[in-house]
Amino acid sequence: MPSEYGQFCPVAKAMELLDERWTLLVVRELMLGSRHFNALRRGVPRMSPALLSKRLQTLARAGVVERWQEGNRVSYRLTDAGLELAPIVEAVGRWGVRWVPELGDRDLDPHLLLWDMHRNVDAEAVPDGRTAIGFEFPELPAQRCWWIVITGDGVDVCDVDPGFPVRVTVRSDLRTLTRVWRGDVDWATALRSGSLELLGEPQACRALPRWLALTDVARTPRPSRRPVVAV
Amino acid sequence: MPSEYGQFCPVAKAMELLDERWTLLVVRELMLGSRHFNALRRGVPRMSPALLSKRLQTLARAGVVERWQEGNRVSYRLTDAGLELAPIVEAVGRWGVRWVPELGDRDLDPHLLLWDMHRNVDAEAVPDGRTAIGFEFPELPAQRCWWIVITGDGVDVCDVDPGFPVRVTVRSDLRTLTRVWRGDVDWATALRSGSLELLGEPQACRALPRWLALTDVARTPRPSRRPVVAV
DNA sequence: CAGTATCCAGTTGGATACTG
DNA sequence: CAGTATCCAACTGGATACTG
Repeated sequence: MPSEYGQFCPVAKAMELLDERWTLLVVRELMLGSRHFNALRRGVPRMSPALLSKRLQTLARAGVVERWQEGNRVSYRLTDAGLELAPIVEAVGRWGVRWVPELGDRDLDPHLLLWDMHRNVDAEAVPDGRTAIGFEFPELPAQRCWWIVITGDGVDVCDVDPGFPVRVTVRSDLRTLTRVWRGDVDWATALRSGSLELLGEPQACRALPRWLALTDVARTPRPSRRPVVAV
Repeated sequence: MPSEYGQFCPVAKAMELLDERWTLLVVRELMLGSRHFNALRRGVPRMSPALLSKRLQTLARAGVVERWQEGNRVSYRLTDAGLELAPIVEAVGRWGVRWVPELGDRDLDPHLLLWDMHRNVDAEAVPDGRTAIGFEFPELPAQRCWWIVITGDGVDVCDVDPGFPVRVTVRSDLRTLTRVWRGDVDWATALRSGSLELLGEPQACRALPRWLALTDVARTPRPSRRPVVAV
């Protein structure tokens, strides 16, 4: 039950739904392919399950999301109306990357970063067979090591050593790798600065940026002038 | 001080600012040309002045709005970052007009309707000299009559008889004229249904739809299937 | 004109625990 | 797996009045 503006304006009517906190992030997760409750949670880990449930209900009532039950397995998917939110989400992403470039310490989250990267692995660019990429965040107090494992069957994130030989390891502080992934700095600049290292087969090190292909939003050109002050 | 999502995702960082209630409507008003505090209020009449002030401050801190003071006259205008919100506002408007077509009784407001129409008068299409258009909403308990007066100098809304001869009068229920203005129904359909009448010089009656040119959002094609259930 | 000040009722959502 | 239930602290914003 989103609150109302009392305006006939289409922007106002749309925002009655869309400006509720978390709503557009849930839509983003659905667009990125999450289908189940606990998969959605992985994309919005700071959201309580009660609130996620409530938002899904609101979105379903608004006709943006469809709830699908087969047996005791529940899925959510975007309706036509929901799919048409893509231009909004993309426009918001492009604006955000251009005009809100500052990240707070709270915005950095290795799990979320790996989760997001693993969804965008370019499987075509990766050698056939099995490829494991290691990630090390030496400054973290715990859970310093992560892996992304790519096989013909798909791409997985691990927070325990999968035991496979690692083709290349990325050693970086969390902020730098996050900024590289957002497209705020490029791989070459991060490498030169020394805050990011690539270790492993030289060929794999050179190929890595193609395996972890940046999204369209990350590739958005930045404003030439200095950015806006942080919110 | 918008609340934080704790995500590096550009969509999340942008929405920390943009999903605060009223924010995007204030931006819309600035895009439509309002520059002063009380002009902005006219576009968001249900917003308290305290809240409008707070939102303008937040937008200014975020670098989206610039506050300009000359003497004791204060203006607000969009910065480059603010101007680049246009694609978002437009995408939201197009989505809203397609997927949130139901209007509640609370969404209807003659003052807001006339205010919005007067901003979109196509001065080129209107005859030279002075043109007055009357509006009558017979079902309203009070303030049934309104006028839009177009001169070489500009376009004004009046809620008292300006005393000029009226070229054409629109007599309608408020909902129908609102729907026509939103592009939910066209003039011809509304006229045929009888819920809207045009009175006055026949030539002016035929020309009226060109004087009150629909916005791009209103001209957005609608989904062919039946619309979504109301929020 | 361009806001600020104050107050408070209502809502929101975070934390935590629990269930079929 | 897919949520509900409960509690409560914090925040939000509406109403109203006032100011330089």
